[in-house]
Amino acid sequence: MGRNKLALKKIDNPSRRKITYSKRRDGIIKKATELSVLCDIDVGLLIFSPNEFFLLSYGCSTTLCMENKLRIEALQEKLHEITQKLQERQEKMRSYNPDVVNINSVHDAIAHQQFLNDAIQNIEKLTMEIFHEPIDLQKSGCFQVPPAATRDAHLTAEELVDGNGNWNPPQDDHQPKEAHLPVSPHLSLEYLRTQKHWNLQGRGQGSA
Amino acid sequence: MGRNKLALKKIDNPSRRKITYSKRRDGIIKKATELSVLCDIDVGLLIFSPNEFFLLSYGCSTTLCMENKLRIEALQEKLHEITQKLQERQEKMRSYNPDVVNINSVHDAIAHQQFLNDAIQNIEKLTMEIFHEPIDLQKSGCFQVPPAATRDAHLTAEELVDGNGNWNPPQDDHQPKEAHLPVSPHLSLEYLRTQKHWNLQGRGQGSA
DNA sequence: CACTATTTATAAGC
DNA sequence: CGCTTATAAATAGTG
Repeated sequence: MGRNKLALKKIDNPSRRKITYSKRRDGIIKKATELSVLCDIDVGLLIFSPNEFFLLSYGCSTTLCMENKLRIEALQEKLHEITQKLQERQEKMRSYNPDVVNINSVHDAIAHQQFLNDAIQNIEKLTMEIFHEPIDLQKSGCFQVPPAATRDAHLTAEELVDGNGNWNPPQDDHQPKEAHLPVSPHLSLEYLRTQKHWNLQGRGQGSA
Repeated sequence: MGRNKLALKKIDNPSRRKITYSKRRDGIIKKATELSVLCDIDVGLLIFSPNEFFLLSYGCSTTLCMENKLRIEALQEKLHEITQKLQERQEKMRSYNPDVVNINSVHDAIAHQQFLNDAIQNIEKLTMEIFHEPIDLQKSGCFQVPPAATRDAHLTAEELVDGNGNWNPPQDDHQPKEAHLPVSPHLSLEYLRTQKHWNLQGRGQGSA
């Protein structure tokens, strides 16, 4: 366009390229807006300027990307948190059933036995509270556990974190019938609809 | 353009709107391509046709969205998996240290005592294997636990799942010095760069 | 879809 | 950058 035709290749002259960039950027923004309004559809436009900036967002796409990013961060945080819990629990389990390799000293073994002993005292205390008499395991065909001094040892099980947390995971299933095959990459409007905020987003601009 | 000027509002006539859509869609695709090539930048264009289709992808944005979507799914799966493990462990913990409210019958109490007894046998077996003699807890100021018949009860602790798995979580920290303030919404190229596959993606098209 | 008559976008130049 | 102008492109309406 203009005084003469441009070859479809990178403009070598940087200042000239920048000028062309500005003009065409504005042009395509206008085009995208018009397309969206005239045809009543969602249009997403992302432009990254030569100077490393996210420059413009039109339509849903940026919002979508942002939400996904935030969602990922939250999920990873949750995963980290729950992994911590799992690890703690793992430690406790080891106290109950130490692996052979982890008992390397008499001290360790004593500690483990003490731990188990406490557990037994704990359950005996509980059963006494409920039934007001010790339970004889031998009567039940079990091994006898001698009554031990009551201690108020308590190891309350931690509350389980809801794995899904407050998340509503994205539903990307069931394409609607009237939808033909989405051709290119797998990103259906159906999926996007489950996201929120379809408002147009203002345009931002990075300085160069 | 054309024979007469079009008001910037939704085209009411559906067939006419569809025609305009097709023409302008192709136009903006061309514009996006040109902008990308001429100015050597990434341009993402997402168009959703009136018929519920993702229609076109140009540049990185779709790839980015897809990857984020996949990442989210994988994270959720991992979270679910690890939550399961946590729950299992929770159950075992309850066997060792049942809460009062959970012991509602003699049968329950017996089961729990049996469980603990097995655990004790297990650790005794282990200590015997290592030290070749039972440990006297009384000598250590602990309560005596009577030796019990050795059983091969075993509750191996489950291997801990690496919380981060194979993920390289997106690093969106430290902006490089030469980058100016990202203006509009929070989505910096720096972040995007940590994603992969910046290849242009072919255009896809849904029939209407 | 192909064909114009027009409107738009924009390359150069200030 | 913004303004101007000549020219290339896009496209609304039509057959």
